[in-house]
Amino acid sequence: MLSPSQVQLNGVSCSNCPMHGLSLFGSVSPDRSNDLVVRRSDRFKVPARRHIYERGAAASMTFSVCEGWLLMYRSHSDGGRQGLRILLPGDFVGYMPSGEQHLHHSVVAVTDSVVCAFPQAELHAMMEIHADLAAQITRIQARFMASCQSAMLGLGRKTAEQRIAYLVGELYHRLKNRGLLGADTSRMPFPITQEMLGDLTGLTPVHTNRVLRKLHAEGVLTANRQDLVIHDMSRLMEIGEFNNPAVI
Amino acid sequence: MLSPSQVQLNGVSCSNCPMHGLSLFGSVSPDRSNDLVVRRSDRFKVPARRHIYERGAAASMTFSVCEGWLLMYRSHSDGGRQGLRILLPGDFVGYMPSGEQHLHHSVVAVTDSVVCAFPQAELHAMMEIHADLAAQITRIQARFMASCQSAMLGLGRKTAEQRIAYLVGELYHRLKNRGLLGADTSRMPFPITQEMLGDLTGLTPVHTNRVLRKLHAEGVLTANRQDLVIHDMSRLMEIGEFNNPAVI
DNA sequence: CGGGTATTTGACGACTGTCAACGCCAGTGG
DNA sequence: CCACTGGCGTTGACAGTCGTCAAATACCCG
Repeated sequence: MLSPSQVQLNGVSCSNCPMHGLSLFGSVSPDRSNDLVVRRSDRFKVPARRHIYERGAAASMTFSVCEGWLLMYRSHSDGGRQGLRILLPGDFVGYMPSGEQHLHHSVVAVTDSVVCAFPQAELHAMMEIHADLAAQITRIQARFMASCQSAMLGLGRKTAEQRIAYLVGELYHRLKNRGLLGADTSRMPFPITQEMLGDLTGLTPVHTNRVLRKLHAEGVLTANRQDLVIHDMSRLMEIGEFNNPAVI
Repeated sequence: MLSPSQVQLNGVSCSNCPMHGLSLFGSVSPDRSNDLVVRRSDRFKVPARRHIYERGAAASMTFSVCEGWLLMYRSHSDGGRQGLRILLPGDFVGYMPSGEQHLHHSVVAVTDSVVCAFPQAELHAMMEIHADLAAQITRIQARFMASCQSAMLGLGRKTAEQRIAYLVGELYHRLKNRGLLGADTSRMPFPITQEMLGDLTGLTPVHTNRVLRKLHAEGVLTANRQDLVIHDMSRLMEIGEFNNPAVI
């Protein structure tokens, strides 16, 4: 769980924290959310490469991403890791229903990030009182599940090129839906290493690199450590078979 | 959705239907569940190979499996399918939070099955009143999600042999936890084709066959179309890296 | 008994992994 | 200011798991 060296931002206004906004309390009337939850949450700075939690940790807190990119993954006995999802501002993670003991995955910060932490017990208590909060959590879970199933289809059936194209397209739309793209809508922030991209797509870093070079050579995209430019969006969607309107 | 040729079992007692028992209403006090839901549900016979619903169908009903095995999958543009999960008696499927329009996967009966259907709208209405029902659904979703993530790790990082060993181990424990094993606890029902097994593990039927033959040659298991005998359980768990106590 | 489905096996090819080396770049310390 | 260092990206050669194609066999059910 969060180490003592974390910088805790007590008393900082959380008004722009997504968990207090769109994601979780979107459907809860404002007076309720102000009343019952806001004062109980804390903001943390999480430097790049630091974990928020690792597999086996007690499920005691739920986190909302305010700033930065994080990687949710599961590790394999041979040391490899399978990326489950990139977490963007507005996502929340670490929620477990009451009765569940510990988490089955790990979350590490890709960039310097800011997250907001809520005690699980209070969420559970709130869910008993406010049906709309429970419904909202269920809705988030369901969308995440649909996304996982798209990923499973990719891991099991798609080629390396298709998987990478799909992932780029998915990230692009998730960023776009949150207003996290700049004026140049063909350019997106892309702060993940090729190794992480390989983790997410079930590929080795070496092969990930080859595919990126191929996509570049074909004029589809250009990627570097800071950002990624999509030169041919329709072709990217075509390669990745990206036709899912329900991106979150 | 269910075709007209479905045999509907109106008026049949549903007392042994898992959705009315363990899975969904386990935490709801009996008077409530009898009062509000039981009378609204219908039982259907679903013959092997028939779909309960296919991708894109409106999310209007939630189903509970009473008898039989079903396959939840997602199909790829090349015609291949990626299996997401085997559904066993006691599982439920097709639930979508209110506001979601349609389902992103398909469900087909592997064996002749009996399912129980509930209108989504009523579940949503109930969740607003009964917090324990909402909590139960959230819990089921979370466990299913953990299972999906194990599958993702397998699809992305494990060898064919590991994936198959893991899947067999998982099914074995799920059956055991529900009391669906016979007296001979090394023998489990196994009514799925090798092609379906390949769908679930991201392999071709041909390669699936080779792996099964190899596991047989090594004295780990013997499979046929009816059942599967595990000769060396500890080795099976070892190969599949099956160490997850939270199987559902 | 016959036809369709499922399993099994072989030969071959390809996508992807492994191993290794090199270049690039940023941060660091002398 | 510059060499040093570690992380990341890039490329080549080679190996292997797994997919594809094809055919034969076994199995199930009408």
